[in-house]
Formats: sequence, structure tokens, C-alpha cells
Amino acid sequence: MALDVRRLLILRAVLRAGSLTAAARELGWTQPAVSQHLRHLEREAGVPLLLRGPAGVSPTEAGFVLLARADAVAAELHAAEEEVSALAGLRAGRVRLQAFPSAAATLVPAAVGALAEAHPGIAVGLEEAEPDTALPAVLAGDADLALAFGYDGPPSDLSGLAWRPLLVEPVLLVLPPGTSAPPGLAALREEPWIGGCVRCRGHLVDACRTAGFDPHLRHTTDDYVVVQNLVARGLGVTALPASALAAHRHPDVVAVPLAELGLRHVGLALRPGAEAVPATAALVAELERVARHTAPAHTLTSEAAD
Amino acid sequence: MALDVRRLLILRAVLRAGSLTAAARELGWTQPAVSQHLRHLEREAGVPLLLRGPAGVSPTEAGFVLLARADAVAAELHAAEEEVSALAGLRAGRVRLQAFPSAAATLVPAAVGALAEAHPGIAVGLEEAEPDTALPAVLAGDADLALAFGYDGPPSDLSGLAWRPLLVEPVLLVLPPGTSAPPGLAALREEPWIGGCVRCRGHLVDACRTAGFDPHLRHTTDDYVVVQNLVARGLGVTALPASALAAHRHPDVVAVPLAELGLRHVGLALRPGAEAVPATAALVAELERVARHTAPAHTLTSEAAD
DNA sequence: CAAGACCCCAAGCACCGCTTATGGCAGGCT
DNA sequence: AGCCTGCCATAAGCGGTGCTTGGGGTCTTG
Repeated sequence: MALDVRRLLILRAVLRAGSLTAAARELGWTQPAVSQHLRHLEREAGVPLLLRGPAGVSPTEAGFVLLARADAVAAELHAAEEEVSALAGLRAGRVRLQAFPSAAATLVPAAVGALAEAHPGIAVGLEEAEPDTALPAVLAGDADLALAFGYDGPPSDLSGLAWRPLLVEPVLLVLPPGTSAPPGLAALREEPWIGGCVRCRGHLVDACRTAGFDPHLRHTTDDYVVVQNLVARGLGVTALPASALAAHRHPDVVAVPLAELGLRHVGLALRPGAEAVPATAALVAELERVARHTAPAHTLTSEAAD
Repeated sequence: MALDVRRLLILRAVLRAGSLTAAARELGWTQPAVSQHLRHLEREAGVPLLLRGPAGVSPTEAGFVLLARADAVAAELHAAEEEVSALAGLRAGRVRLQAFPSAAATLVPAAVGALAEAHPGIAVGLEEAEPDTALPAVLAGDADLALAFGYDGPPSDLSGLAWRPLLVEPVLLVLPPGTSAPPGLAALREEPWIGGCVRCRGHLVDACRTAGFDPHLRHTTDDYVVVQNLVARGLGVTALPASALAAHRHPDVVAVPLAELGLRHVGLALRPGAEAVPATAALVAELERVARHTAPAHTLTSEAAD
């Protein structure tokens, strides 16, 4: 009593063609092949579906009922092919991207803009999120792509995710106006420090400890505009990655590269296999292109020249 | 790019189960079987449909789209099975019956009534029609069943139709009140005759010619009530099959059997194969049952005893 | 009356599609 | 840490589905 869907579609072909022979021609088969399928289908149905006449076949009531259902199935199938074809051809698709603030301000608009121009059907949804929330979101399937970072290497909590590095950028010391570049981090041991996001703060403390002191964290904000305003007023010193300064640069603060602050590795995290999804792949490619073009400016620009 | 419907349903099972292994269990297969089907489906689609994780799979956008389509297909399939099952179980169905007047007045109501009681879901549509129109209607598919007749044998124009005999009935001479049974047809050569339907008229003329004369056909009507009223007024004589008299019997006319008038063969015409359609078969069986019970009354009743 | 259309049936064979067997990978338990 | 147990993929083998060819029957058509 379980009907075979394929045979339902064969029945449809037969009824549309008007005879088994004609249907077989359309399907590229021989007539007995169609005949056997219909016999099976009739056995499954338990009811005759066709009346065989000398000039072709005509549906019984059951055949007519199944024809209507088969038409609906064929329509669904056709629609499915259309939709998948649109997804494969980048005429449709949706990518949910989570990115940390400074990347959301620099890389993302350029990449998403270029993608929107090349493929208007692709809808990119951006959500600003630090790696600590973005990576689990991708893992849980709540996002397709996370623009994340790690210090001195990829993020450590990439369990089950693939990592595609985009760029490596220096971390710069950010000092109040008029300050001259210190010889090293240890020279700033008595200064009040401004901490950024969780991950950045942790890295800053690590770097200071390596330099031999625990920094006095007087202020904490993950907003790179706020940070620079505080520094500009002389209320503290801090460290910022190059891209944060590229996103916004307070004209008065002094930014100098310092090897002790290490490097920030920016990249994309996605679930294994997701790179083969066309829309995702297109956005990844666009982000990689943008990163290639902007990375040299970040990594090579000597901010000390300011 | 042509998607296989069955694989669509397999994808559905996988996404509902959450993993290939679980889906395989549900389908009664092994895991690699499901894995291969999905690989084929993804190749057909040209797009990844699933992201494989360590704890099962989750759909990509394309997979999600196909899932929705597969759900619709499954729903259609299920509905198709329901409908066919109802047809097979006589819980639904429609039979278009064409019957000649006297059968429509006797056999049909009894049979259709019994069928309606036994299977309320079966809808019988009756159309009154002489064999000359009923048989072509069945052949053309405009009717499922024709209650028809032939004189001295089944109808001659059964090209391509199957014939199921129901009963054989005598044709009776119908005479005005007070008339006594004539020795033979030839004794009525000078009487004014009343002709019935085309086929009946033809048979009457044939019988008279065999008896050696051409009958004077003064009146013509296929309505057996009208015929008897004319006879009752002494306006002519005629011949009527037993079932016409069973349907309506004018109290005054005299009806006597006469071998020269031959026998009328009543039966069912249907397209070959149609007897296997449950609803049709049920009506056929009911008609045969009714005919078996009423036929002896017709054939054996001596109307001359009136 | 033969030719051509339609159908069914039977037998053969190829390939699809399932199975078994094996390996890799990630997470969770002891 | 190391094993164990999920998960999935791959490869090889084999059975059965499902196609083909070949032949026969019936009804319409020229």
C-alpha cells in the first residue's frame, strides 16, 4: 500500500502522453519498462489505475486522483530544483556573519558591499559579536561565519570549527598627545591602563606580566573611540590593534608599534564543510580579497611616523 | 541538476532523525546506504545539503529548502495513499451508470439503494439512456457502466466493450382490454401497431416480417406508460418486454407471451478492465444480485394468467 | 487483409543500491 | 591521558531491481 513516488511520476508521464508507448518515448525507455512500472504501481495501489484501450490508456478514478497528486509532486520537485539552482548560481542565499567591532567597521562593509553588487540576490546578515560569543554561535549553527581573532595565533577555542586566516596585524601602544615612544612596555608600569574587550584585556595583562609588572587597569571599555578619547585626555595608556586605529583614529593620540604587544591574528571561523556553500564561499572569498588589499596597509604602515 | 524524488524523501528522513545513522535505523537500512544516497543527492543539487558534525548533521540553507519541498511531497504522497485506500476500501468512489428506462425503473433503484446502504461513500450517478447512446458513452469514457439490452442476444455493437449478461426476459404481446390471445403474430397483421424505442421498433418490425407482414406503425413512443395507455384505449397493439410491464402495469391491458417475439437479453457493458475497479465492481455485483432475484419473477410469471 | 498501432508477457543481463568491513574524527567517561 | 562510543566516509562485493530484447495478441485503418 506504500506508493513509490517515482512510479507516481511515471504514471503522470503516461497519462499526459496518453499511452505507454508515447510515455516511454518521452522518458527515453522502451514500452515494457513503463508497463512494468505501472503494473507495480497498480499492485501497490491495489486498484486499477488505467484502462487499457486499443488506442492508448485512460485513467480510472484512482488514476485520476493519483495524477492530481503526481502533478503536485512534480510541481514541488520543479520548485525545489529552481530554488537549489538559484542557491548554486548565487542568485539567492543568505549568510549570517558575526564579526568583532573593528572588523565590522572595516573589512565587512567593503566585502559585503562588493558582494551585494556582484550578487544582489545574496543577503548577508551582520551581527557584531566578540569571538567569545561568535564562535559558539557558529558552532551551534546560529551563524554561518565568524570574523574572529586571537593573539599570537588563531583563537584557542576553535573546537570543531575550521579557521581561515585573513590577516595578521600589529598591536600598537596608544599614548596621550605629546608623549614620546617609550623604550619598552616596562617603562609604563606606573601608568594607568585602559582595558578593552575581554580577550584584549587578557592579552594586555599577559604582555605586561611578561614585561615584569601587573598593569593598573583604571578604565575598561571595548569601544575604540571611547578608548582613544580617554587617552587623548591623558587619562591612561592602552594598546590597540592596527585595525581599530584604521576604523577610527583620534587625531591627537600617539600610536607606536611595540613588538612586546605581539600580533593579532584575524580570520574566519566556520563549520567544516560550510566553505562549500556557494553564498558562504562567496562572502569568504570577498572578505579574503578585501583583507589581501588592506592587510599590507595595516601591517606595513608605520604608525610611529605620526 | 535533476533531483531524485526518492532521495529527497531520504533527506527528509535524515533531517527529521538528526543523523544519518538514526535515519538509517528508521528506514531499516544501514548507515552507508543513506550516506551514498545523500552524496548522490548533493551531487545532483550541486550544493552541500548537510553539514556533518560529530553529533549528527544539520541542514545548510539548500538542505532546509529541500526539506520544505520534501515535506510537501511526503504530504502529497500520504494524501494519495489515503485517497487510493479509500477507493480500494469502497469508502469513496463514483460510478457513472447509464441505463435504459425500464431497467432504470426496476433494477437500478434496488441495486443503487442496496449499494448506498452498504457503502455510503460510493456515489452512483444514473443517466437514463438507450443502448444506442449508452454504449458509445461507455466506450468514450463518459460513463463507467451501461445497462443495455439486445434482442435474441447481446447488443451487436459492443466493439471493444465487455458484456456481462444479467437476465433474459420474454417479450409480451400487449393488447386492448377484453382481447383474447391470438394464435400467432400473423393474426394481428391488420392491427395498428405502436412502436417503442428505436431498437425495440426494429425488433418488432423484424418479428412481424418473419411472420409474413409489415406492421402498420401508427404511433411511436418509448414511454411504456404512454404505450399502455394507448393500448388501453384500443388505439393499437404492441409488444413490451417483461421488465417494462414490471415497471408499470396498466390494469386493463392484456399481456400475453408469444414466442415469435423472441427474448430480450439485458446486461451490463463496460470497458475491459473496469470490472476490477472496486466501486464499479460493487455496483456490478449489486446489479447482478438484484437481477438474480427478480429475473425468475419476470421470466416465469405467466402474464397470460391475468 | 495486411499493416500499424496499442498492449502484455517472458527471459536475459547490466547496473543500481544495499551490505559488510574498515578507517578517521570528535566528545565524554574513567 | 587514554580508551570507548558516538558520528560520518570510503571501498569492495553481491543481490535484486529494472531495463532491454523478442515474441504474441487484439483492435483499428488503409
